[in-house]
Amino acid sequence: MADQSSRLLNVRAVMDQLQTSGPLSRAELARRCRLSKQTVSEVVAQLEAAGWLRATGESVIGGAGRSAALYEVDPASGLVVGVDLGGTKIRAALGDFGGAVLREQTVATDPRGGHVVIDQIAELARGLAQAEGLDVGRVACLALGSPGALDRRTGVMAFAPNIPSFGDLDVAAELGARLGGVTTVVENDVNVSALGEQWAGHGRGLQDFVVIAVGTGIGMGIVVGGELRTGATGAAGEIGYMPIGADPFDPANRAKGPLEMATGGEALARRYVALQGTAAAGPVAGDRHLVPAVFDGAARGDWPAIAALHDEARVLALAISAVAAVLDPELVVLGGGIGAREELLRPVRSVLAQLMARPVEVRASALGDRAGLLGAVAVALRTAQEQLFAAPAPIGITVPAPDLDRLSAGRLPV
Amino acid sequence: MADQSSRLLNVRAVMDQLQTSGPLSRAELARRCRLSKQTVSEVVAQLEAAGWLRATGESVIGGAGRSAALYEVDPASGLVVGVDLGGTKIRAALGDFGGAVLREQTVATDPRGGHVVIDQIAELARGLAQAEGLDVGRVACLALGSPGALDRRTGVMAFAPNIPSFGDLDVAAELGARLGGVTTVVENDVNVSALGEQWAGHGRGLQDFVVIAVGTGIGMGIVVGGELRTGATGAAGEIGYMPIGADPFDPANRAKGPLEMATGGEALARRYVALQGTAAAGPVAGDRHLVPAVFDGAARGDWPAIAALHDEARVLALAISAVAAVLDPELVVLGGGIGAREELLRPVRSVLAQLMARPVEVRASALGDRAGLLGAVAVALRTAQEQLFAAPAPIGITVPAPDLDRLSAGRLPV
DNA sequence: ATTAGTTTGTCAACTTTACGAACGAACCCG
DNA sequence: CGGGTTCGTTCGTAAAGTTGACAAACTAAT
Repeated sequence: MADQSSRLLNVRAVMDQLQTSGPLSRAELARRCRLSKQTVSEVVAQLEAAGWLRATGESVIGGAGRSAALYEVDPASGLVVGVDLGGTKIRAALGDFGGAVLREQTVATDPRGGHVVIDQIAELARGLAQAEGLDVGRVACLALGSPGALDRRTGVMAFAPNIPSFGDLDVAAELGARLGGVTTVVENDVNVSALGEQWAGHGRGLQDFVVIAVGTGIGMGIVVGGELRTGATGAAGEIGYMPIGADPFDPANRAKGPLEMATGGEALARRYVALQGTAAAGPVAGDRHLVPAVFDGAARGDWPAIAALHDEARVLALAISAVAAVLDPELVVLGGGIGAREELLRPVRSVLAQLMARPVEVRASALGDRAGLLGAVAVALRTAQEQLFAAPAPIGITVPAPDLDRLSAGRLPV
Repeated sequence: MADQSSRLLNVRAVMDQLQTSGPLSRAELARRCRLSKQTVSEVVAQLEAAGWLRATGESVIGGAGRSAALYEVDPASGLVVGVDLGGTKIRAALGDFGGAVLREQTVATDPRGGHVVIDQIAELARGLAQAEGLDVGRVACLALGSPGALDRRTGVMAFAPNIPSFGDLDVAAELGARLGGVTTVVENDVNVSALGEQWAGHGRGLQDFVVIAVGTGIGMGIVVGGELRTGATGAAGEIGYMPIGADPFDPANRAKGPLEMATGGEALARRYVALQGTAAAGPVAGDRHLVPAVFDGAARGDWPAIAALHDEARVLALAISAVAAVLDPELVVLGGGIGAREELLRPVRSVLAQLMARPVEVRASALGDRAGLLGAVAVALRTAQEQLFAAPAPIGITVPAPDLDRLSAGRLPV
């Protein structure tokens, strides 16, 4: 058309193919994008001139015909930063537009929280770029995964456990300002983990899967139709509140939710202590540090440890079967300090086999504790793309509005 | 562009506006679609020539300036048929492209099932068109909502309870063939109900909501991101299998699922009988006919009936809280012979208030037993549209594939 | 070595589509 | 009846994509 939307679509198509399917020739691009070779040549020329693409040698395969000039996305065309913010440490990674992670760094989270942490993150980003000899100004987007509930209208973390005075702070805005106006996005950490698994883990190529993170608490990231789903208020996947594993009517279970009370680190530790039968046992808050001891004990064949893990697996399996009944995912990925342990996986699967006729596939996170970090990189990459190659306003098929006057007019008796 | 995709987009945009926002002038369309007046004129002329649009008089509003010629979608440009197939009756409706329901008819489901039922449906469609003096050949699409599990790859109902020899039948193909090749789509009845609520009920304008149908069994239709979600294998929303309300480890609860065993019509009746304490009580299969008696009893202030309904509401509320924890919907619509009753709504809400800090909104179906029928009409309309104004292959933003070789290459110690 | 077949990428001519500007038409109001 | 405003059309221009032909480059078989 006369405006740019048509060219834009084709540019996006070409970039899309090159990003997902590695180096391609123009002829191949034409076939895949269903464009003429001509148009592809134009598009490629434009993109190469703008620095997005680079020639990457000839196709050396000995097929018939002239060998093709291959093009690929120029990794140097842009940088992104992904950050995984936790209560004890901050992990950051520098990535490029080619999908490579160039460098990572981890620092301890400053206990003062608030603006100090924001400064830490900005410094991390700057330091990573510097260490690679790159200008931090080339960073197109920074994505931050953080625990807490995100208010999607304002972009503000409504409450952020473990990080002092971080709630009600417009982290995205402040962080962006500190880095010279870099586009900054913030997302819940579990959701980011799910996007990490989608990008580089077990979720690759899947349309529908969930990531359940079990650690101090329990949470779930949901991918349906290939996209992250956060629900009407951003609380989708807050499965700690499922009425499973503990009495949902007990007010004591209301703040954190029954399932979290039954599966979180503290619950596992408490269960372990109770099973040990040590007199001093009973529910002691702050037993969380015992979680490693449970796994150690189970490795030694310690009866109470194994029993505690089995009970944990049992409740987890119940929750998974409930999630599967609702969402019917292709895959459930277990992550987090507790959930990702192989020791837990086996009993979870065996309990699931008792619960479901065709048990949903369950796997331990492929990325372990790097899921959040890599997910943040993926989010940053996607956001950068969306910004640079903005899609024209999508026009969906809308069903004609029902003619309310004539909806019941024709109703006839049998 | 030189190909048609640009014009196609604009045609879709214009149709979309006209369908959702009633009659509009060309100038107004140009503003809304962000197209030039000329382009809109061309598009409108094309669509009018093709019979999709019709002029619908002048704008009579006494504003300044020349009065505009208004256009609207010509309702006569196409017909659709929606069918709600149940175990006891078949409901069918004839709709037009303007979103009006022209005529409805209901017949008893032939107990012989199978091909006989398919013939019945075809006859219904033909009869409805005939009664309106319209050619059945003008029907662009027929949509059928049916109980049972749909195999989405083949389009075959894998198993269809209540309708003999209906499983493993390619209903869509057979029905289409009987109607001279009409496009035919089949979908699970609960999912269709959800689309009905989205089109003409409480789901209008909502992006995320669910419809829970409680009757003989229990099922849920899920709309996320404005679209129906059916999961990886089409089993999303089969919440009868949630481990709530009955022992999920009891093999007796495995075939139908714990929640269905606890909330289905039979369970309600059984609970009622047990509470009555009549000696002959005990779990008697086929108690389902007692369901109306329960509601009657509750209306009279009958203690066992009220208690049975309260228990039903309690389990339902637990299930709803679990669904809300997973999906965080804007709204939960209760439908079905049991679920849609107002008597149940109040206790469900009050139990939910005990379970959730911010209880999800729960409403009774706006369409009652017509949800499935109207949903089928909506599905038929959408399918017809998609077919007639096929969208160009959507090109999403894909994040560059992770450079797996260099994903961990840059990992550095702290 | 030569030839046939295949594939890549470019050139040129043509078509479709959209836009902007200008203009006449129609309508309201004072 | 004239001024102001909005509607819809005409005309010329620009953008974008397609088709078809063709040269270049490469492989494989004769």
